[in-house]
Parts: sequence; structure tokens; C-alpha cells
Amino acid sequence: MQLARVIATSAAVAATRSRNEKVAALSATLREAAESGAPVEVVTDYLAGVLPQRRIGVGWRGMAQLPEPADSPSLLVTEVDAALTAIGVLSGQGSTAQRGTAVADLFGRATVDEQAWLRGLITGEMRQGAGDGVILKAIAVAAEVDEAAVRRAVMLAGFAGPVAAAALSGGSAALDEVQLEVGRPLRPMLAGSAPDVATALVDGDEVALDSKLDGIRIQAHLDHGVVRLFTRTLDDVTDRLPEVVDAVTALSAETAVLDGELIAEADGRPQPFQVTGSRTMSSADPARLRSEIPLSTYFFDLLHLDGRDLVDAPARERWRLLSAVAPAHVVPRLLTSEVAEAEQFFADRLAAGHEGVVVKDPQAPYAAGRRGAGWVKVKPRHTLDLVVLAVEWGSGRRRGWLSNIHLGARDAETGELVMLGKTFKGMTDEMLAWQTERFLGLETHREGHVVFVRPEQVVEIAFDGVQRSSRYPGGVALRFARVLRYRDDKPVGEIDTVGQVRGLL
DNA sequence: TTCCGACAGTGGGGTCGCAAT
DNA sequence: ATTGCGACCCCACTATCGGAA
Repeated sequence: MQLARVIATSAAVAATRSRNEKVAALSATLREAAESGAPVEVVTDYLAGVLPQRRIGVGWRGMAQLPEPADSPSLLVTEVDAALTAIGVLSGQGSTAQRGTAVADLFGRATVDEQAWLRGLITGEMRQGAGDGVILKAIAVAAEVDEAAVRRAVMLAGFAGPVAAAALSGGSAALDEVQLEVGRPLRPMLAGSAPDVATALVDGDEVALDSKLDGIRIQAHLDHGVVRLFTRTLDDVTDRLPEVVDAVTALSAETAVLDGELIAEADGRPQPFQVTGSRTMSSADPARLRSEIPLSTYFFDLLHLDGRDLVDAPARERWRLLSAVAPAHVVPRLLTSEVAEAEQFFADRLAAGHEGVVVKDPQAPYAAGRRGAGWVKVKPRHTLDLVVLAVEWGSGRRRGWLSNIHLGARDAETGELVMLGKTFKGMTDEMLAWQTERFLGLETHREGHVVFVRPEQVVEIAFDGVQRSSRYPGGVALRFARVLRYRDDKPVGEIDTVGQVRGLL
């Protein structure tokens, strides 16, 4: 199959907002790929805007200068896939010059449209309005199988490409053969969110509240003494985490798949996320890291035990077995149907230094890969009144609007304004239109896509916490900042101070 | 007819490892 | 030594479509 065929479909998908039309276009191309003997796995990934190699060491900078495009399309999907694999290998060998030559070779054979599409694929910014959700439905339509069967297989297999290939060649019988495999990561279940505990507890039914640990999600596979550890995005990080491997090896099971969180602790208190994150992402001498920043292992779910798959079992049953298998590693948890009791637990967990709670339905199966109602996280919300220092022009659907705002707090001593970070979150289209006009009216000068403004507009910001920053002059930055509302009832002289923010560290 | 679940898009901060400067 | 880049941890929120109620 020609790459141009895939790109034509991508263009058709981007041109409509109707998901049904997107599915129709995608499924037709998938079927064409299967019938023509093209690699369905690769075509599926390409149609979803996913790079099969995941990473090849090339980003926007590595594609800033490209050769003249070809006049007419000639690239085949298989050639492109091979070329991208080769580029990834060269990156792994550290030969930047050779990698650059390989990138130039590939792009030199691509037309203008193909160059633009390849750039989107490689940077992961396809923005055609079709990701996983639409692709899974398209696979089902193309293979004439049940969409639920496709979803289930993708959850258990972790990735859509191989499932598409199986469905198109073997139909629903092939999908039924896709099962949880110990040693192969499956998609982790995700949580929705609620503003408070009372909202998360619906109608007097009993729920579990798990302590929400601010660390790194981990999926642990134990297979007769052999352990593999995967992150939320299914990367294998086993070699970096020897103490976690030891903890899993010591469990009283032959085979098991567990879901949990790793976190650095000191004197029984959780360390800031930056400490856990830095330890987990470092691939330096694991033995040294283990002694300097040991990680504690907490599990909150059990997906497989000694030959039995548990993803469809009710959570209560999975928790019972987890307590038997890993009694020393179960996350702090409360079962209750009383709002007051739940709120007390929430307060206790915060007092212990944790992030909040995750409210879970004891009846729910493990809905891998979905952000369903089975799990609901609750975290406290802080707010500050800050001033807008500058605004950036938006991109994509925000093109033409001033979008991302720079936030400043007051230095109580000098009276100067100190930048604490940026945010683009929480803005409705109406607010975007309003703030575009407002900030153009306050403009002082521009640098690139940043419009600097007279610091006169006060904004109320919500955020989850503060963290140390080497980027911003106050030494602190806000975590997950979002706009609540613009305030015209408060002068800039009365906004919150950087000292107050530092006090939250 | 209205409601609501799922999804895609639009980006945020920090850190590590590596190659080039 | 420092800087730039790519990769990958943590993420919130709104608009929209289309099936459910």
C-alpha cells in the first residue's frame, strides 16, 4: 500500500467532524490494507497517528531543515516503516550525523503532503480527530466483529496494531484467542475525578477509598520468579527498580499481575513527586539509587493469580486475593458507605502527606484502558489570585485566539511581579474570545508568539500544589494550574504574594 | 427531545541522558 | 561545563459527537 493512500484517508478524516464518517473512511482503508497484503499493524498505527517504533530519537528540531520534496508520491508503507526503524537504530547508536542523513533521505523521497504528514506522525501531533477511540470502532467495522471484542483484546494486548491484524485475518475467533499474558503489559485502568468525597459517594452504597499516592504507576508481572515492571505507558522499567523486583519476587504466588504505585518515603512520610520521579526516571547505577532513594511498593489491584485471570472479577474479590498475596504492600484503604467516615479518611490521608483518595466501586471489573466511573479520584484544590504578565497565541483550534497566559505573584518586599508559570486550562471559547480582545488592549510589545501586557488583569487560578522550580525566578512553580475566572473586583496591589506560595512547599 | 459518556485537542512543569558547543 | 533536544513521568479541562434515556 502506498503511503499516499494512508495520507488521503487521514485528510478525509481530518476534514469531517462526524465520527461515523471518520470510522467509515478508516475502516475502508483498513480493509484495503488487509486485502492487498499490506502490513495491517503498521497501517492501523499510521491511521491512528501512532508511530509503531514509539520513539526514534527525532523531534521537531531534527526535522526543521528538510530537503526539497518529491514531485510525485512513490513511498510504500513498508518502506517508510523500515526507514523509521533504521533511523531509530542509528539514534540508539548515537550517530547524529548518520541519523540526519537517513531522515533527509526519507523526506527527500516524500511529497509536500507526505513530508507534513510524516512530521505529524513522528512528533505525535497528528491532530486529525481520530485517536484510539475512533480506530477501535473502525477495526470492528472493517473486520465485521463486535466492537466490545476489539476493545477487550486491545486492553489485554496493550496495543491496537496486533489486534487489528488478528481481527482482519481471523475474525472474532482470533480476537477470542487474545488473552491476558503474564509478562506482557495490559492497559492500566484510569480514574475519573470528582470535586469532593461526598460527590464521589453516590447513593449510600458501600465503596472503597484508596489512599492516592503521588508517585509512579507500576504494573508488576511475576512469572515463576521472573519479574517485569511496566509504567503507565507500558514501558519496561524493570532494570531500574531492583528493590521493587525483590518485593514482587517475595510474594506468595507463582504467577501474578499486580497494579500499584511506587513512592519514595522518608521517616514514613511521602517525599515530593519530584523525588520519586527523578529516581524512577534515572537509569544510573540502580544499586546506588536503591540505597540513596529507596522506593516503597504499594499495590491496589490484582489482575491475575496463579493461572486465573481476574480482570472480570468484582473488585472486592480481587482485593481479597491481593491481601492474601501481598499483605505487606496493600495501599491504605477504607471500605465504607458513610460520607462522614469517608471524609475523615480523606482528611487523614492528607494529614499523612498524601495526595487524596480514589473512590472505587467494589462490584466493578477492571476496566483496562478506560477512564470509567469505576474509579473516581478526589484531591483538594488550592486557589490564588494572580496577575497576567503575558499571553501566547494559541494553535490548532485556538489559532487566532490568545490562549496560554503567563501568571505572576507579588513580591511583598519589592513590590515586583514574579512569574510562577503558565496555564491554558479552564478557558471556554467565550473566555478565549474575551481575553484575546482584553489582552490586545493591554499589549506593550511582542516577542515571537508571546504578547506582553501591562499587568492589570487579575485572574483566579486553581492548582494542585507547588513544586521547586529552577526555571522561574521565585524558585517555585504551580502544579496543574487552571483558570477559574477573571476578577475585576480586586486590584493588582492586593493579589497573592510569592511568599505565600513558597509557604505551600 | 434532552442528557451524558467517551474522546480528542490543547497544552502545563520537571527530570534524565546524550550529543554538540 | 553548559546547552539544546528528545523522551517520559505527573496531569486538567472544554467542546463535541452520538447513543442512551
